[in-house]
Amino acid sequence: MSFTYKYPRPALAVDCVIFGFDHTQETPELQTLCIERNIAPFKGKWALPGGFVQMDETLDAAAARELKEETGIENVYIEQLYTFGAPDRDPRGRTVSVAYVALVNLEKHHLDAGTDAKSAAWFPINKLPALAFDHKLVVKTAIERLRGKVRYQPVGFELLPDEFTLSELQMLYETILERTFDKRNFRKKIDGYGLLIETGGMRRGKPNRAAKLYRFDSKRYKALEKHGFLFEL
Amino acid sequence: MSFTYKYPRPALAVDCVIFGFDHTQETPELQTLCIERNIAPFKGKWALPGGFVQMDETLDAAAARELKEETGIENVYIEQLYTFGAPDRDPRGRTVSVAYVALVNLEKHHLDAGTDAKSAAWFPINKLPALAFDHKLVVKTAIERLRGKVRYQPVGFELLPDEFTLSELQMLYETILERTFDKRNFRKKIDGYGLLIETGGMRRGKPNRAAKLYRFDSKRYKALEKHGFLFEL
DNA sequence: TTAAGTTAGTGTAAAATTAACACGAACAAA
DNA sequence: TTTGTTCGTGTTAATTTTACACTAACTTAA
Repeated sequence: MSFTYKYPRPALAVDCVIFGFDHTQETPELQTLCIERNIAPFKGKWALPGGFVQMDETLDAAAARELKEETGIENVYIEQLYTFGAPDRDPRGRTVSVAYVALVNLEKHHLDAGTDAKSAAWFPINKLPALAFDHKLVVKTAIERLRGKVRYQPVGFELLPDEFTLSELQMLYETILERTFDKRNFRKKIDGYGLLIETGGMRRGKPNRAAKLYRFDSKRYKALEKHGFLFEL
Repeated sequence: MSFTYKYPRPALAVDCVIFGFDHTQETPELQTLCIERNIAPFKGKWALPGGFVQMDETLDAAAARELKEETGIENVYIEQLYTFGAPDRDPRGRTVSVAYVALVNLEKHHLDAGTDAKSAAWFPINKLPALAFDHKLVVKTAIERLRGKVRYQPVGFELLPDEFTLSELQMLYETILERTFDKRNFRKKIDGYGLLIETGGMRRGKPNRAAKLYRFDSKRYKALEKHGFLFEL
């Protein structure tokens, strides 16, 4: 590598805001996974999982790697959010962080005691503890992005199990957007997109009428997307 | 600075996609400002203006600084776009680039022969030359972002002069979104937001009826924005 | 086995928004 | 003063969105 540029360089990190949703809860909340730091700076404080980018990996790969290393979570939806670069955001020295957002279903990805995850915990986004670095700002930015995105792209399904009921889907949107939807109008609209497939299964186990299960037709969505299809809630 | 992290670090750069619009043209096009590189790599090729982030400046500041240094443009709308980090995107060695988008009005910011700008030129986005690095991808990403953003946030005004006519505004949206609008419906909608102020001036000089001039009421927009106001085109 | 409690699933009508559409007014140039 | 061009303006039909309530299905407890 013959690189003429020799000036001091900022360290480059990635951090992940992991949104988790538990469709089995009666009044679910969006949650975020935090890690308790066991080294300085901010030792003992909660922080987002993250770490430094290695020289031979893409940013996406770095984010996925850190996610897996620190939480055991892998093969989930993840996308770049924003890059934070205030000169004083890390007391150790200049560090620029590329933040990512991941979406997981809490039932599928419960924290196993393995990995480093013994110091990891989910917090409802309205009850976050004090966070290290500028991670409060990162989470705030992530929430705004999720709220914006969920309305015109069908990413919400990433927060549900593969098979879900329409009530669960509605609850998800109500939780993220902090508003309510009329049940019949919601179903009419979702139905109109033709992006859900009945699996034939039913959600049983509660003392009331069982609900049909659906899955998201991602193939159909990708096909429609190419021809300028607009999802909108 | 006592920084324990000593691993090799990627170089960190910023690059700017500058969108320019010329409302005086009969059939205006969105344009992007490119710089002809006079050093290797990609010597003689066109590239986006940009450069390395210094250790004591924010990313936003770095982008604004490079914009000014390389094009003479300053005090314009600029926002972070996306961070590009493919390991091989720079043949000199690992370089991660935080891309920015700037919006300018071409009449206001014509390229003065001063600065480094003798090798700078505007290209319609549909007639871009071959670009260095991954800058083609950067521009593509920027266009997608602009098209998305312009529909639900009033950023388009940044591309017009302070005072503009409704026809110019309509032409701007038609150019960016590559579609047409019905004149009366367009005006009705814009009018409905109450975000334009008649300046009293008229756009004259063409051999036809003069048009009223307006300016964007950014104070009012900011006030409304706080209360969850939605602009949508 | 029956009653009580809870969520699932469904249609219609009113209101609001969006889309389609045409012509006289104003100005400069010939 | 005629011609050419853009400015500025309302109404109607179509579509989309909103509001709203009851029966079906299932479990649990009496």
